[in-house]
Amino acid sequence: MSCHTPILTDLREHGVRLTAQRALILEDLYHHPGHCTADAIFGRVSQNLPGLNRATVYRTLEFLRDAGVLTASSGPEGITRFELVQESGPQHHHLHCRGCGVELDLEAEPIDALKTEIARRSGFQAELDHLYIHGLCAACAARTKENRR
Amino acid sequence: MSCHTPILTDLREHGVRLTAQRALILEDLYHHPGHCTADAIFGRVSQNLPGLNRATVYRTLEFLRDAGVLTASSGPEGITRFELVQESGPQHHHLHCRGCGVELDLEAEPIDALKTEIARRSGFQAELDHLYIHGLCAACAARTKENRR
DNA sequence: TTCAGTGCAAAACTTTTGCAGTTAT
DNA sequence: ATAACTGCAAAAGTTTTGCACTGAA
Repeated sequence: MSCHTPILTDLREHGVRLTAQRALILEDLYHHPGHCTADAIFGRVSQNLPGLNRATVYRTLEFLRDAGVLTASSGPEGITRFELVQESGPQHHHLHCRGCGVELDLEAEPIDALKTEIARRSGFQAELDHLYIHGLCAACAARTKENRR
Repeated sequence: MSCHTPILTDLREHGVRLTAQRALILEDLYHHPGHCTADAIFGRVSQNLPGLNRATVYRTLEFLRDAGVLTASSGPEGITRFELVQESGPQHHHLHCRGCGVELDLEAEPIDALKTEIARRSGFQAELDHLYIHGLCAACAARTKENRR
């Protein structure tokens, strides 16, 4: 019994069919809550479902995104990454250093404050649920400052 | 006399060669301060420089990014977008509605506050100079709320 | 039965790379 | 002269699409 079952049964009442591909892809997303690439999902799920096609993965992800189950965003190298929409509890975000590649965590609070501020100004509902923020970590920033070219 | 000339002459002292391709690409970036795709730059610049190759555009953009002249980020559809680094004055950001596609402006101030807060917490220097934020505009958010599937 | 969903193959699209020729210095 | 740069062509990698077949309802 997985926690994602309600989502699919819910969709089923709207003419959507429950297939093994969709169930496994959704389950995989639950087991990997971070930002997943389509390729990573394909690699993992096809172990349990040989013969799975990449096109199916892309179509399923698009379908789930349209259904509001997950969101798509752009990771470090311009590759689309997917994550489940989690409506409850505080999330976290990632700080990715382009100097040394290290990845730090950032609490949800400052981003939530930003979301609130944007909504207050223009009514825009920003989808900033699981960000990748690029920049320089403290160490690399200090190193760059002294190695001024 | 364009305002980008100092940049190239500056680089020239470090063994970098000034070519027509680089000058025109840089000039184009100055004339289009927003987020530009490599393809858009190629399309515009090749009108003034027939025979220009896409590979040259990509190599030039990579070169300019390494030189700190511009930054790369991921736009709406996972396509890399480039923009000049502007060290002075308040910038603005974009809110992109995935419902109707409309693009709104967001002042720099709330993002700057976020940057400051991130730096305060972890010393991380976030590069959030010209963001594309995805979400739903007020109208589409309201429409989604009533058309609950 | 029926139509939504899948697999397959091919294409579209962005970006990178090797190499030979060109050109700024 | 020489090393940096460009153009060309080909490839790599991600994502999309058309079509016939399959399978959930």
